[in-house]
Amino acid sequence: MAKKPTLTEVAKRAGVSLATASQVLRGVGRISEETRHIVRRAATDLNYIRDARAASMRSGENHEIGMVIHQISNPFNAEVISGVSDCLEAAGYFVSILDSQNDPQRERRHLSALIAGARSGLLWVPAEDDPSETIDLLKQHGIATVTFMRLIQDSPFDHVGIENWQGTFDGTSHLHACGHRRIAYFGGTQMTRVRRERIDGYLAAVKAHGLEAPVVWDCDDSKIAGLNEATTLLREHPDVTALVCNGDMVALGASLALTRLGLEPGRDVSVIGFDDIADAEVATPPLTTMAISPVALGRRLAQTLLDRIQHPQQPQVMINTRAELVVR
Amino acid sequence: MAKKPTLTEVAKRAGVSLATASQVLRGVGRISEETRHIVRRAATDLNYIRDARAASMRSGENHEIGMVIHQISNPFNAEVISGVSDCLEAAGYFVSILDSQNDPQRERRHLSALIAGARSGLLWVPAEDDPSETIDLLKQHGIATVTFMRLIQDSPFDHVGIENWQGTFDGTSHLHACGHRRIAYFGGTQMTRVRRERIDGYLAAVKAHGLEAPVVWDCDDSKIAGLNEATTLLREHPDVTALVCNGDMVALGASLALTRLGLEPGRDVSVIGFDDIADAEVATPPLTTMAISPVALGRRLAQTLLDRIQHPQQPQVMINTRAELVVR
DNA sequence: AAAGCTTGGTATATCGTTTCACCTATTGTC
DNA sequence: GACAATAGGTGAAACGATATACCAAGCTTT
Repeated sequence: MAKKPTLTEVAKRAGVSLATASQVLRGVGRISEETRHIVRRAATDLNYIRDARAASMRSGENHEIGMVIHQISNPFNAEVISGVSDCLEAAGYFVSILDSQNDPQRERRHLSALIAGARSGLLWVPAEDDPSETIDLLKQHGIATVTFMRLIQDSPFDHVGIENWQGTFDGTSHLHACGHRRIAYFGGTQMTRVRRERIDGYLAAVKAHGLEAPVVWDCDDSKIAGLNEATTLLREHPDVTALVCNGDMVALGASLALTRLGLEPGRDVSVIGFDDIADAEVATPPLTTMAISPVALGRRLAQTLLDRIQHPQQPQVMINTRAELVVR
Repeated sequence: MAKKPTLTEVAKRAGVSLATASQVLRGVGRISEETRHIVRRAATDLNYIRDARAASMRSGENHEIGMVIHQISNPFNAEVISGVSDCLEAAGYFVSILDSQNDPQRERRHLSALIAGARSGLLWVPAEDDPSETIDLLKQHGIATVTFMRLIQDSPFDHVGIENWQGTFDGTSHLHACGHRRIAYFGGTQMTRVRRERIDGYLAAVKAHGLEAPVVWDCDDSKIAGLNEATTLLREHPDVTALVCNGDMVALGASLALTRLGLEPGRDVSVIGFDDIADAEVATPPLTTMAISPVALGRRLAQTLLDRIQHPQQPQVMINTRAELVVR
């Protein structure tokens, strides 16, 4: 195992100065074609790879992004992440993704670590109830930041969000139009801002259409939990004929529960999801959902950050994506 | 937006030398309790966060890992990744994940970029047919590397793999024991080493049990492709009563196809998967599969790398995980 | 032919840390 | 009281690149 070759060694081998070698390999400065050739040759001979740490230290620029999200393994998030890394990779960036598990302490640690790691941009899904301390930290270190999903109060950062209220309002209205009169809200446990908005949209629709008293049923955001909880929900509220779900995962779980109960999803009891994850389309039966295309959302998120990095002085950007009803 | 505070400023504010401040914040050296206190105070007052780039440059150590995998969004890989980041995060490491899309060119670019980014360790799922050039590059730069899934010829690196041959052999044997006589191999397109081994295990079992001439049917590794291709397969080979699948995704797709054809998976036609992704358990019907627990595998993978980083001189490590039949 | 460009290149400071040799009091030892 | 040992701390050289100012030679220009 040889040691990593340095630029100094390349320069020596090429018989030029350090500065010249640097310029050649970066393709800047005025160096004759002949010299460029010699330097490049020396570099490939030595298998030289520039140390980005050193370059970054001096130049103040680098291509590292950090992301802090509340649960990596959640399929919705996984699809967002896929879109993000797609976009960032194409732009020549690295992204390090950390899981906050919705814990403000971990979140804070992660963000600090990313600042320490000199990331030039941050993608952040804040845990709720953020201490403004954390915001100050980010501001003080002047790091380009875009929040996602959860908008923080008086945020100074760019934000990419979802029209939660509109989504569940439309979804609930759709179920009403299909003839349902007793519609429950299903899924989620913590009262995050996102869930608050979705439930509000649902409640508003319930009220607007003069429907019966609504049920809001807590449930962890996973297929297995959805399966179990939906079974209980339907046992305790036999008159419920439709579920507006907090996400596709619980919706798929609920759909499964129906099948196992001998009910036909979409006829006996209707289920409507939120997100449109990849599985929604190929499930049996396919899931009707409020679609926001997580992969595309991830791309837009990443792009927003890249824009911010390129134009630090640009006014704050706020993007909100509508959820479109996809009937299946 | 203030500028990032530096250690020099902390030292100045604390009225001590740069060296002292550095020692205090790292918790090394002999500094009086009083001075330590003052320095720490100054650091928090300024919201100081050490620049890991600079520290890493000087000390030669850092906590950054790189990972190159052939498809991030594939659910099996996603679960492995989840296990990996879990383990690395707990150990205080960052991991940047790049998608090679099975393209050796991209792979090479990514690996170079990760070396440039001074990662102290690499997790790598090699695209097939690797030029030894790439291996040399990694060796020359002396970077701790663990390959995953696909073992490369004469590999000098640690490896975490799967007992593919044994897996499909056992799976096929199980189907035979259940009374099936006409069993097809379903899934995969490229003849990677992994697929080669799985098919060989299948063929060996077919032969060992004196079964009828086998069918190997290509299919992209996704649920939707599995759905379509399985339909075609069963139309063209109506006598097939069981499928040994290349992975859980195609298996789930195939299972879906059966349901849509009015067949009952597990009774009319049996399907056996490979991997045991999270969905296998909660699918309808649940999927019988050769389980390797991708999340746990990811953790073991990460742990292997951490061990290698800590003990660079340790002899080469080769881990192979057996696939355990899970009947559902 | 002196002044001014242009071309091709170099010397050196610098980024923010860590490391290491060294220094100065103070205390301990005989 | 001389000498070593120890506690507490400092100065300056790295690490590997980039940025900036500057230089020497050869051409133009007037």
